[in-house]
Amino acid sequence: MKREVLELLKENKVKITNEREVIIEILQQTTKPLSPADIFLRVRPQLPKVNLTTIYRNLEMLEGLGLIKRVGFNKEYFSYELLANRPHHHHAICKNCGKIEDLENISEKFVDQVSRQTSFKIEDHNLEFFGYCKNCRRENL
Amino acid sequence: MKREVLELLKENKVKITNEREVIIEILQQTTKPLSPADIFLRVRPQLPKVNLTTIYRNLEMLEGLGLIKRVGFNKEYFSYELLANRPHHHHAICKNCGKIEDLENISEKFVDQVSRQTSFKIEDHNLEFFGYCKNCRRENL
DNA sequence: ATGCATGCAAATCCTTTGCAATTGC
DNA sequence: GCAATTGCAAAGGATTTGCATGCAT
Repeated sequence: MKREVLELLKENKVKITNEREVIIEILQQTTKPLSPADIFLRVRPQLPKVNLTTIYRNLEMLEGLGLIKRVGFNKEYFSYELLANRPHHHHAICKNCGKIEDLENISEKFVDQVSRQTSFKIEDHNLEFFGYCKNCRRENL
Repeated sequence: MKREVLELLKENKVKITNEREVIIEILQQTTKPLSPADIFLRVRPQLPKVNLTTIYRNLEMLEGLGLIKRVGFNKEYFSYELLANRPHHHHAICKNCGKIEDLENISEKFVDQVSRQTSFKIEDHNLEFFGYCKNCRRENL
């Protein structure tokens, strides 16, 4: 899968640097969205000289190419997740511990409803659920 | 409606200050979400000495009481909207001009789907649609 | 009168930008 | 070799914090 991403970069005349390879690997290894700082911390062990700025710039580039998606969570800052080869899905976020669960099989019927009801030309949507995960639910009792 | 909000503040031993009254009025007058800075700009004509810090602190307080909701939009910063007496609804956001449209009548059936499919105890959700409004759609052609 | 709220200034955190040095192609 | 990319330092913008003063109850 990394191959395909790198291919796409080449097609777009984007140079394949070590930094970019590692960032892409990391995005592929995690299913949950990562913030720029998260990614930075995971790149550093492999490339100790890397700079946060580089992370930001590459995330922007990858988003521009449509390879990753920016997702905004409640109190937190923006995070990114890889889109390539992943079916459209949504997230359930635990209000207590921040745990994120993927929800893969939600019907998209309601998207049609919206398109009919608004004058907007809808291209994309965000759907996030908030609640408590198994563990934190227990803690609350 | 403002009365009810003020009642709720009293119940929670929160003092009714001019700043708070004006902030609440402003939140009530707009249907679209407002950022702290937006609110600040609208409070100032009425209370020229008000400080942005006060806006931040009061929004945090109102959110804590569950009276307003923090909504995060794409590239933008967080905004708030009053919950009281407003039916649950969603937003359509124009990717070009940032215009926000309320979507009031979306079926909530899919929420049930989710509750069944996850181990999370779902309490809330965010649903935002992105696309182009009538005007910006024309510009794109 | 008392304690909560405010204003102000400074600090903090995330993100962006400018520029010189470096690297991929 | 040339253009794109990086690292570094500094700037920018939103948000938070500390503290003295003011105000609602």
